[in-house]
Formats: sequence, C-alpha cells, structure tokens
Amino acid sequence: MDMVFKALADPGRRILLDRLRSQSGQTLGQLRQHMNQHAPMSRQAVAKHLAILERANLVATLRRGREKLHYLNPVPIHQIGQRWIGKFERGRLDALAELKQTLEGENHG
Amino acid sequence: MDMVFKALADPGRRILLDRLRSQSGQTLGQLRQHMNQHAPMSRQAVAKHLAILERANLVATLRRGREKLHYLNPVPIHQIGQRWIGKFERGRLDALAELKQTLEGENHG
DNA sequence: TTGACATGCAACCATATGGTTGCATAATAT
DNA sequence: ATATTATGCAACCATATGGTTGCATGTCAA
Repeated sequence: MDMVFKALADPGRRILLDRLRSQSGQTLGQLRQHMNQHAPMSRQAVAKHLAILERANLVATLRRGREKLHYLNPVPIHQIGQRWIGKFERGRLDALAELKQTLEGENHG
Repeated sequence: MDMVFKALADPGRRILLDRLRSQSGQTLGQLRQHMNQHAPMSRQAVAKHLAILERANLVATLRRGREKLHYLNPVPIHQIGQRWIGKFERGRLDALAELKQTLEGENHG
C-alpha cells in the first residue's frame, strides 16, 4: 500500500489518473500530449510516472502491437478511505459532500 | 489538496493518523512514545510530521496549557475517493470490500 | 529491407524530503 | 524562584524524487 500513497503524491501522476478516468485505454503518446496542457514534460518523464502508477497497481496495462494501453484501477484508491473512515462515519461524510455539491450547484445559477 | 497527498505519502505520518483514529486528543509526547514501537525517531521528527499533517488539514489541534492535543480530521481523506470513483462505482467497490472482509473472517476460524 | 513511429533503459543532475542535533520558549510542580 | 516537563525553531546532512538527455529495442508501412 505504500507504493499507492507514494504514487498519488505527485500532481502530474494525479492528472494522469484523472485523464485515464475520463477516457480509458490511452497510450503513452496520447497521455503525454494531454500533459502538455497541464505540466509539459518529456515523453520519458511521462513514461516514468506511468511505470510508478503501474507498479502501485493504480493503472493496468495492455500491449497491443507496438502500443501500450493504460487503464485506471480504482480499487487501491477505494481502500484508502476504508483505513481511516469508519462505516458509520462514511455515511455522514457522504451526506455532507452531497449537500456541499448541491449548494455549490445553486450558486452557479 | 496537494498537501494532503504529500502528507499521506510518508508511512510514519500514516501511522500517526492510525493512532489518532484509535484514540483522539493525544499530545506530541504520547504520539512519539507510540512511534517507538513502529519507527523510532526523535521528538522533533514527530513534531515535524504532525506539523505537516496539520498544514494539510488532516489533523486539528487544540492547546491545553503547555500541551497540544491532536485530532484526526477525516474530511480530506474522504474527498480522495470522490475524485476517481464515481457514485455508481462506489457501491460496487463497497460490496466487494465487504465480501472480502467476510471471507477473511471465515478463514480465521 | 528500410524508414518512421512507439516504447524501453540508463546515466546524470537539481531539488525536495526526512532525519538529526542544539538551543529557545512556555507552563507546571516543588 | 527553580527544576522539570512540553513544545517550538533553525541549521545541517544523506538520500529520495522528478526531471533531463542519449541511445536501444520493437512494430508497422512502403
């Protein structure tokens, strides 16, 4: 589990996870292109980040020819909440988050 | 939110959060003593870790005389899951985790 | 085969991180 | 008042981290 937390500690890697959540099965090149709009870096840098995410089991990969497709795995992230938030407490926090979202939505009118 | 992820990246700080979850309102000295059984370090090191957790809003503090009491704040942790796990997906993962826990419980018999 | 494209590996470098020691400040107990 | 206890601040140091460049490997198209 330590690798998961270490992996999530970098803002660039979190952006990569965001991107994989919004669209599954992307290649290194595609992800690199997307990073240009957030934190421009070399292809090798992105590759390193993806390797770290993969070792942490936060992304699963699939080779297709010369391409490597990346997929988000949400399971380790889900386990984080379970560590410090009790079953009882969770309902309370869920309700609170939902309320907050509702109020924010109203303000946008 | 970046501070939250950075704060969670260190194993010692996660142990501190565990300890605060199991018992609220502990002082630096108490927490330091508990760390001896996991990752022994100086008082100043523990103080630094607690400062990082506090700045990340993962622990709230309260001065009482010369003591400083520390409390776990679960809100930022809860927000992590909301970032990459959809409302729909969460139910699925909850059920899966519960099933796993049940099976593990049975194996311990 | 040959050229182009997609990824992999390794060396190198600046800075961030986590630890230490030493001293300072503030509150309690005698 | 003085000693003790609890915490705060700062300098310093070794290693981890995130980035770069350069070259190697593997796959598709002509």
